[in-house]
Amino acid sequence: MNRKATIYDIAREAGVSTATVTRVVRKDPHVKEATRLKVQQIIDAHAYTPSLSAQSLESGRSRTLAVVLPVISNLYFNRILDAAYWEAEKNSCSIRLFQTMENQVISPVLVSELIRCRMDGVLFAGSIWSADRDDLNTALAKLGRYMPVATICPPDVSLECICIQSDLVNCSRLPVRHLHTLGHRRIAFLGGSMHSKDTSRRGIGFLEQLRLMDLPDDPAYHVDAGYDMESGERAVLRMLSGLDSSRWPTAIVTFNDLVALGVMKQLKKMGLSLPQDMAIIGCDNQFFCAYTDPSLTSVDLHPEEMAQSAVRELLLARESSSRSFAMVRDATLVIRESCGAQLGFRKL
Amino acid sequence: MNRKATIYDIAREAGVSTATVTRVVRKDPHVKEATRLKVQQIIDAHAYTPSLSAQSLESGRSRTLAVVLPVISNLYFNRILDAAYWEAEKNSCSIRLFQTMENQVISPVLVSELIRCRMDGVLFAGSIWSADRDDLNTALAKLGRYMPVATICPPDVSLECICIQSDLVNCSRLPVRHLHTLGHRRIAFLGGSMHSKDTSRRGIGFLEQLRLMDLPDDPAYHVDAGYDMESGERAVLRMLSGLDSSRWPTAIVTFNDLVALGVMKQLKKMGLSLPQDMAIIGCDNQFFCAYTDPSLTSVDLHPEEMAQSAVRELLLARESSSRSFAMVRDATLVIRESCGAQLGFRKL
DNA sequence: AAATATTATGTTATCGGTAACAAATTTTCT
DNA sequence: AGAAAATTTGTTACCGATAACATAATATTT
Repeated sequence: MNRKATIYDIAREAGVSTATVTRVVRKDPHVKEATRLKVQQIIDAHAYTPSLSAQSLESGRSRTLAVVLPVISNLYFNRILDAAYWEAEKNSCSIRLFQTMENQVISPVLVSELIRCRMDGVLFAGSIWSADRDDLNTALAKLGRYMPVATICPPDVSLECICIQSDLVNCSRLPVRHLHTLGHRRIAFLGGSMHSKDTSRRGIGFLEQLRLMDLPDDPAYHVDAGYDMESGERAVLRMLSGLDSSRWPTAIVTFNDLVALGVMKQLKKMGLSLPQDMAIIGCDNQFFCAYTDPSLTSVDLHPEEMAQSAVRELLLARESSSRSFAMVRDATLVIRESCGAQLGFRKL
Repeated sequence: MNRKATIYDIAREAGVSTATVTRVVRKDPHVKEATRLKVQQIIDAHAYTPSLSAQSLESGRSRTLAVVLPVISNLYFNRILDAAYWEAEKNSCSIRLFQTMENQVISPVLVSELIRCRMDGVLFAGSIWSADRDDLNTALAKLGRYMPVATICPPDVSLECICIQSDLVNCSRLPVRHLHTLGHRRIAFLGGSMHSKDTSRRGIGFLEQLRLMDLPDDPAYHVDAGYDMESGERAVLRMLSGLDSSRWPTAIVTFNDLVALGVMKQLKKMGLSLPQDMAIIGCDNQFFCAYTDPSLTSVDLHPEEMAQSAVRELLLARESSSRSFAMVRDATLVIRESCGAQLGFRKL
């Protein structure tokens, strides 16, 4: 690392003023061709590019968005990050990543870190919704003083920011209706942690759908199952071993595809054949859904499109005075083999 | 977005100089308690935190590392990013993400974007190795003038930077030896694209292992298979349908677990039972390996630990004059059911 | 050739924060 | 009380880049 060249170095070496260097960099036409060439040559020799810090300081914008999510290893968030990245890139912005882990609240440290970075916008996704609503709005308001804020959030969370909401009604309705059509009556939900407001919201929607369709909503069919494969394995074992086999559900809806993966493994281990003995529906439509055995029917919440909208709105909000509004993205059921629909199975 | 407060706003409102505000922020003990309280109160009221741009400009360091990789949706790179993130976080640094897609070279645009951001370091992972070696070293040298550079790269790539190399010898040797022990003689490799130097390197290592163990290295057993599931499906079909079934391999080693997923799906579709009719070994030891049916034996290259080392070395290089060296991380074979080892199968 | 218009280049204040140094205030000591 | 020491606070130049404005260097016109 010899020496980082600055605009002064370039100017001195080229025998011109810094203003001229800026003009050359900015491709300002008001520069004599001879000067332009000489300066450009020195620029190339040093691989010089104006410093972003200096530019940001001067212009008041960093051309950088923050994306805050629990973990990128969760494929749902991974897809959000990826989509946000490309949408930002399309607008010559880059992304600064923040992971909050299982933290259910926005920490003051994170808020001040975000402010410190003077981002052109922040996108929050997941896992902050269980925080106290007022605390959350206070934190968002603080941030809002410095930058536009967007969230990808459940539909009943109305926060003072740009809210891109997923369609949790259909996220529950679609699988239940599909299973109902296939003749299933006893449907279980293995979902997230009941202590998280985010998850229990999904669970509640599920119960509502059961009632709407006059299906049994036995509490034994509604089990706390975490968010990963191991939790799925354990939860389904716990649920089934607690029930007389005559009362077993014939179908299981899971919080996400990872839980479904665990459930399928455990069911096979117990000697059931899928989808004949048990129908399964996951959520998120992850890449591996087409490659499980049987392939997994799943709900797609279209996280990419939500992330895209969020980034677009953030960049717009940067210009105009910031706005606070909500928009809902619908859900889609992707039907594969795990309920037997494509195989022509039907519960009677 | 009312107004972003600056240090001047705080100083004015508190009736002190900016130096005093800095002292309060920095918890400098040389401030009278009364002053400290008054200033802190104004700071809190405005949710003020010093701007990173201004700090970076002043100090010459951004406390930010760049991570450059082809795609985060590929779980191998996802793990690298995640590990790099936490190691950076541990050192109060954050991460700026760059995705290059299938780009096999470092583009000049990327180089100048990295220089513009004046990162405290850059970590490159994957997909740049097929570029011309000289071009690559030129690009890295340019970058090296502005910041320390690290790469996670194959072992024979000696670049002028911090090279964290994965152990490709064992990455080929371990699966071949394992299969050999289980009695397999005809072993195929479905790997990446033969046009990528990175991939063909793996393929070559594989062939070497076969020869070392006196196993047949029929060119028909060495097939171009891309990097994803669809490619795996197609490749295995292409390979097997081109061979008389008496010449079929009894085991397949794949470039990565995604390809293995596709291969398994295709083989089942063809009516083979796994692992009896065909042993499979993947690479990367992805989270889903334990949940495929049968569960997938896989090579772990420990990308997390490579990323950790890379970040640590980058941060060290920032202090001392930058160094250029290589360190190799070994590979591990994680044995599951897909070769039948745990089930006691053995080819005779 | 002088006056004017045009184009090219330089000067300078500014963005927000920091730290060395200077100055002011308070405390301690004789 | 007054000098010396210690503590608290302020002043200022600088980090790298930009843009408005000023000036210098040409080109055009009369």
